[in-house]
Amino acid sequence: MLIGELAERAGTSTRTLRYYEAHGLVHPQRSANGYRVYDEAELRVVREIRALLDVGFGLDDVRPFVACLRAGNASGDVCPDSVLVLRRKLAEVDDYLDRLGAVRQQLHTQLTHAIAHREETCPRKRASAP
Amino acid sequence: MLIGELAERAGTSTRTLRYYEAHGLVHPQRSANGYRVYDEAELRVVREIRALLDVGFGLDDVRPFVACLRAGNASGDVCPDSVLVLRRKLAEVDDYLDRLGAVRQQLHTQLTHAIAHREETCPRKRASAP
DNA sequence: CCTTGCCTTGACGCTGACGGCAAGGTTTAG
DNA sequence: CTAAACCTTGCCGTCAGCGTCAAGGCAAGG
Repeated sequence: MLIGELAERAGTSTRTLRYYEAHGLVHPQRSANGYRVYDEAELRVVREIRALLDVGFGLDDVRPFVACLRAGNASGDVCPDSVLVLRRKLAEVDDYLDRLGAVRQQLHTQLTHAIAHREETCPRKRASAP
Repeated sequence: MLIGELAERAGTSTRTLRYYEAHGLVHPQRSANGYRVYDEAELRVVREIRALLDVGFGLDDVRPFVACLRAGNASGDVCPDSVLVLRRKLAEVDDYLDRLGAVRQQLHTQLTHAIAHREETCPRKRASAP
């Protein structure tokens, strides 16, 4: 399988695949003419990468998962390093959820205040409806 | 008040203030020697900007708030345009909260699965504790 | 032979909110 | 006289994950 086919089957671009390779995440063979040649295992690797990136992981975060897959495991998350990353990410997400909730609360309060204040300074608005 | 003093009082850097000016958010006077001169009103403007950026707004998002303050209002969120932005941002945050919650759920599921799978493939671990 | 359609490497662009440095002017204090 | 401590403009660097050319090699069909 050449890079174009892999890109299509993985739902990504050739540029992206070369980028992953440049960052040590995929290691294709090379044919006589220098073309990258991928096997089915690499397809699974790329799909794992994509899935994790979609969830908000960085390239460094997915490395353990790729290594885990490449070590022969059925899924990339069963290795200790992967579990560590999962735990860390879960903690990060929880933290972010907290902060985002606080932000939401503040926005809601501010919006309520702004509307109330508008009623206060522009009472004419109450009669301007068609 | 010169740029250094404003930066300190606003809890930011001179670089940042020049950046805001370059993007049309603050309009300082100029003294005879070319130095930027700010008044108290600009301090309030800068603080408004900082507060909104901290909450996750972009520079374009804060423009209506700055204009609102400059129009003489006591707070920057009472003008229609500001309210629109607040509504939009609140919707964005809600949306993001939803997706982040889904991600959290997925991470949790994946983590649980990974740990269960480890128990399955590495039963020796149960006896390896000191 | 020419075109089409793959593939290669290399290198710059993009987004956003600045940081940091260069090279210089101004003012004050010693 | 000089150093210190301000200020000015201008321009490149940062982070991440690619997109987008540019310039060219290789393979197959008509």
